[in-house]
Amino acid sequence: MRRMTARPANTHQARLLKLLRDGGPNSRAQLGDRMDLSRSKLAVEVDRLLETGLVAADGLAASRGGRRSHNIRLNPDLRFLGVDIGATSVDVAVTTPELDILGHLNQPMDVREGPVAVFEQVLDMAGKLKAAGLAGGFDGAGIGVPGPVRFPDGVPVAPPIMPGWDGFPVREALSQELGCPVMVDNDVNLMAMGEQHAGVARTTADFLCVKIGTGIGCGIVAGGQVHRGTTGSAGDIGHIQAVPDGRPCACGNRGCLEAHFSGAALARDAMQAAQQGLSVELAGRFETNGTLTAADVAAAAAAGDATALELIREGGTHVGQIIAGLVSFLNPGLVVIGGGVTGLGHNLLAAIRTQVYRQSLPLATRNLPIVLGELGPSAGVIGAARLISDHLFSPA
Amino acid sequence: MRRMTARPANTHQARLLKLLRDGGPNSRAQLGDRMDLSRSKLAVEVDRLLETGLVAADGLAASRGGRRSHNIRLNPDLRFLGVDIGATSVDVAVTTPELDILGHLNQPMDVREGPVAVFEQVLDMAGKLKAAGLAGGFDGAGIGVPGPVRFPDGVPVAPPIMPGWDGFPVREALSQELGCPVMVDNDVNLMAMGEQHAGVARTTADFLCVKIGTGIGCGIVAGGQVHRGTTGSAGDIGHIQAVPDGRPCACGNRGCLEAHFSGAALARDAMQAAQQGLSVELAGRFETNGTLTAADVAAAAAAGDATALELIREGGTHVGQIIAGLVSFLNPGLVVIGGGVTGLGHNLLAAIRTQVYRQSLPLATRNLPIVLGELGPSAGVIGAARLISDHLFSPA
DNA sequence: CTTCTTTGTCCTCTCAGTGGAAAAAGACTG
DNA sequence: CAGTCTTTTTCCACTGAGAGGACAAAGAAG
Repeated sequence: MRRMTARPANTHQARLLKLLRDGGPNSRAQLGDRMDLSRSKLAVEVDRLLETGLVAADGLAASRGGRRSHNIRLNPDLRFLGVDIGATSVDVAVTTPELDILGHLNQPMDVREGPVAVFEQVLDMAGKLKAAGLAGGFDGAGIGVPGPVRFPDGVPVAPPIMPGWDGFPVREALSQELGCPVMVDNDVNLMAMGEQHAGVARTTADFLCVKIGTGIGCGIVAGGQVHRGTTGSAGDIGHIQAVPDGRPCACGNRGCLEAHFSGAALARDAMQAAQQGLSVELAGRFETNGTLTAADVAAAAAAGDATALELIREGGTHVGQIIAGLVSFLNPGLVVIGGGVTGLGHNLLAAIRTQVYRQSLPLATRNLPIVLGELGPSAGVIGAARLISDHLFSPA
Repeated sequence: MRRMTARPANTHQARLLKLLRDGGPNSRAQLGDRMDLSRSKLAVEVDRLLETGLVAADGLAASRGGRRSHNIRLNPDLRFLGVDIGATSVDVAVTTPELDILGHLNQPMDVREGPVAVFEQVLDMAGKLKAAGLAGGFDGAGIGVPGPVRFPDGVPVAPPIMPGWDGFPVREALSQELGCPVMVDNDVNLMAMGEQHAGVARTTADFLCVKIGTGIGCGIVAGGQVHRGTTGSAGDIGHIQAVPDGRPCACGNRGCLEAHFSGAALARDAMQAAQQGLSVELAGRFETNGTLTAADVAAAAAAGDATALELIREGGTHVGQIIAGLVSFLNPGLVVIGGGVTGLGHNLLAAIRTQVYRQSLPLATRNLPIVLGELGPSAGVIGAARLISDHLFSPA
């Protein structure tokens, strides 16, 4: 299949494409109203987009009691690939031009195996999605990696948990392999963009998105835009000091947030508690599986295990303390909690909320919702698709 | 004198005015190059601005070896008023249209006396500047207040240290009194804008500006824009927890940064040290003046007093610890330290740097300058002038 | 004094965009 | 069911922004 090559020629076309992406099919008249453009001008731009093949006619619109109107929509053959590379697994999904997920695959994989092995896996998964008939090819791909990225060229820089990736030309390499434009970003930023596009943050221009998985990170959205910082490491809150003279951390310091609470830390704590005989529930699970994960702690807590609940509460307090500081600092309109440990659910959220509402300024917390992400594991891949579509739907 | 009433009619004119403000007088040809606009179009816009009186001809430009060119500059009669209301003093300054300070007055005053008394003082000082022949009137005024501001309407909201100001229509009231447009913002944001316009942050789009005075606050500039947060309280870092179970703070919590280090806390500590006989130097000054301020500690430190040095070092460590977290979080390209305690100078800076470079991620600190502000007490008033000029030099 | 360079001015041409008229195609009404 | 009212689409003429070139003005360099 012939892939999309055209790009919007001006800002009108770019805005039109984004409007169609976010709002779905629309009649010319509706588009004109929303774009604040005369109908004649709009018709011209729509015609040009029709010629390029970026948009297509889509039958009749719901009648409002007048001449029947024909709907316009993004070319339904467009396909975006969203890739979310986590520390311990890879997610790959195909989306429609409106960023709805058509197919989603997940595969456990250690990111430390290096870019070559990981990309082989990614390409294999993308191939499966194609073979399933969900896409003839891809018009663009967004990739999230668990570390800082020099955004303009899409290259990871000094990523702590994926040493083999430092300086690897991810964007360039994948663009070659896939034969389509590629954009690369930090996985947490993509999660934030996902929740912004289709999740709880749809109506909020300033919010924080805290992802607690194997590690811990934070996406920052200010004025509707993702803030990446000067070197792409903004949001790296895992190594902020949470406990003075606390536990030693892999980074060389002591008391880092990540050392005290994250998927990895929680599993470690749970295993210790099991071995010390503090919790029958956890000990039983440890016996059965030979190891424990955050999911086991969640299950134990759901079963009413006091030790598991205490672990969650304590962890939530640490995260909450850091978030409280960030809330005072940035004064966001919403805080979203996501990532692997969202399975801990309400217990975690309660601990975080308690701490934030206690420690932050009343003015900053007065109307501050702190909620779980809505999209779960889809947030990352939707965000990735959003990233590349934002790029492609901008004037070249 | 007749005051400026016109506003730029379009974005070209707005850009032109800002270019002339930031770059000084320029010939039409130079302006055309910098604006990326054809000379004919530029000439038209310049002519229109000349008609409105916003800009004026300014003699011949330095020859570059061709036909001599006439310089264009902002109307030299324009005057902006910059007002910086601190916790314990008021600064008022008059600037040229290029935001150079023509006259600057400072007056001790307790902000808790309330808006009416403070504005009386401000108007009196503005009157003195007029009487000195520095201005016939004001074309706009920027006001900084030491607390959160609902920016669009220029009203302080729930300011902790100035309770009488809550909800007072500062913008409206001062606009009436002065007879010119007024914009209101947090004093720390204005300091950041000042350093951005004419100080150390001239070339940096993402930076933090930490102001340590009676209290402690932080201006956030991301992507060249001041970030104010959803309720205008962004940057309020004084009540982030610096010491778990630390000193009680006026806000009701314990261990707030402001309780452990700020102008007020430092003075308190110094007096305690003097009374306990820990420092001959401080005790002597206490004897003489009956009280101690941050300036006394600075002087004692300069004289080599160990206790004073230790106070500064300890305070710098606390601030540095918080800044380290913010640096990891926001990944700025520069950190500026300013405010009343900059008199503590290099000792303070050294303590902060040590802590930040030790605790933040290497990637975030690799090229991170941490410097003192360049403008001192002028930063606030210059920032205030910048605020109102940005407003007036935007299309209505 | 001649030639070259830079700047400012004038004029024309193009094209984006508006607004209105007319046509198309439905819903509603007596 | 015919006529009237709405809504949408298409067409067309008009306006104004802006580009670009030609030319004049005014200096510098040789």
